[in-house]
Amino acid sequence: MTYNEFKKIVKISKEEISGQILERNRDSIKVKKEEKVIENLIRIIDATLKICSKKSFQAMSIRDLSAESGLSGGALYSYFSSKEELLVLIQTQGREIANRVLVDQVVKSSDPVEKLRIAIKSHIYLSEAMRNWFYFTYIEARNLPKNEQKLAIESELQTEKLFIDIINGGIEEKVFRDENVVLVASVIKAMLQDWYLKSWKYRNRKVSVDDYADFVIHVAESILLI
Amino acid sequence: MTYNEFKKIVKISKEEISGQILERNRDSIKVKKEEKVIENLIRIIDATLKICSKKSFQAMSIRDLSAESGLSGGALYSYFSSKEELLVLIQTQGREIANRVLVDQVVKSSDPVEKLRIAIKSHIYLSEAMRNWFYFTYIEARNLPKNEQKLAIESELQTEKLFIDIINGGIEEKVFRDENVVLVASVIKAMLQDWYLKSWKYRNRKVSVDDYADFVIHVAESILLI
DNA sequence: TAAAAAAATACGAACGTTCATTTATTTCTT
DNA sequence: AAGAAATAAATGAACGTTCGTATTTTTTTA
Repeated sequence: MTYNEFKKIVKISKEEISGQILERNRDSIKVKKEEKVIENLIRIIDATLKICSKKSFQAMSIRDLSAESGLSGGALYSYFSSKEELLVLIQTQGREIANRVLVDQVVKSSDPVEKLRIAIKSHIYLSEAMRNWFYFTYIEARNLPKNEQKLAIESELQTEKLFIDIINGGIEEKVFRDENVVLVASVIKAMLQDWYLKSWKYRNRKVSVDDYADFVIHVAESILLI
Repeated sequence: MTYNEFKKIVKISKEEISGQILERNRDSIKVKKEEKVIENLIRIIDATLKICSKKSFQAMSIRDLSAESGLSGGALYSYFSSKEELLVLIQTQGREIANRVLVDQVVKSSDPVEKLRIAIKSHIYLSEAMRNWFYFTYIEARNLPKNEQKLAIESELQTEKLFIDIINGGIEEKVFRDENVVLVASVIKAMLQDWYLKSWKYRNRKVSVDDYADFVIHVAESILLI
């Protein structure tokens, strides 16, 4: 699988995402016409992610968001009931998509070596396709309210668990070395995150997403393969 | 070298750090008595790092800092001329210390394998000894003014260059495999950073700093050693 | 050495600004 | 025309910063 093939397989339309957000947040969205909601949620989220790739969510004012999204300050409050709710909304949806796509891809194989490759590639490709989402989810997690922070941490650990399970499977089947599984999973995760946290660096150096994914697989297999 | 040995060798006293900050910032510090400056800079920086391990620098108000440091809002402005300057001041000093200690350690050996081990251990141990500094420097870099952001990026690339040079040395001496040097250095860096970015995770799992450093060395050598 | 004077430092209320949010009004849509 | 949606102006709280005053420390005087 290459990045281009991945993008064809995994369709993540903005309309679909907005639709899900609408379902989750009917109560706090005051606008009734679904089309309007979906259209404007897309504009709001696009604008937020764009602004927050340059400055923090806190530093983004409602005026900034209004200017970038083309909606007035007052109109924005028809789509969320507080700035903090907007933060939570984007974070929750981001985690949901990431987790769903990743799990969907991994179950496609039952061979541990293949599973590990798929998991690494899917994560990197997904974080490339939704770079702003991933960056935002990572960097703004600490500004969430306490209970939402807990959910973010759980989600992070769940993703890691997915890798732990794959590696354990490989050790049982004696295709992987008996390494410290938790540490192996941790450093794989660290490598995956580097792709979207330092995207500026890799772009400057002309490292393609396929190059990077292959290299991370190479590293993982250097540690694990017998 | 273990973490405890490292701490004995590398003395990083708060007084020394504050003294250096005073030297760098004589102009904007209005208080004349050196002792006072050093004592209060320590309080201010400790308070800032403590608060910012829980919320962002932006979210920290001068009133918060006043309460935590025990100095009045007015008094604080005798030690820096704006909140932004305080951010820059801490970041600059943090980078300076990190770079100096790392370079000092690495020159101690001329063997690539040994050099790589020292570089990895020093970085992880240093980031453990100054965890709040490192976390703050990483997480708040994006809130710096444009020109300071450039310096932060340069510093990041310089650290990576240090690893690149070590690896290239090893390849020339034919003790390391001829891998993609830039990518190897990148993922090593990613693993190093994970230690202080996810310290909560490793502490919960009772992974010691020595365990982690040894493991990162193990991974690096799995990729590189012939 | 002790009191008085001067200097240095710290304080905290007050200022102007900016922000998130609300409200009153206007503009679309059907 | 009636209901829905968007706007623009208004509101009050919170922020960084300043500044006149109070307190502490140092120096001078006797």
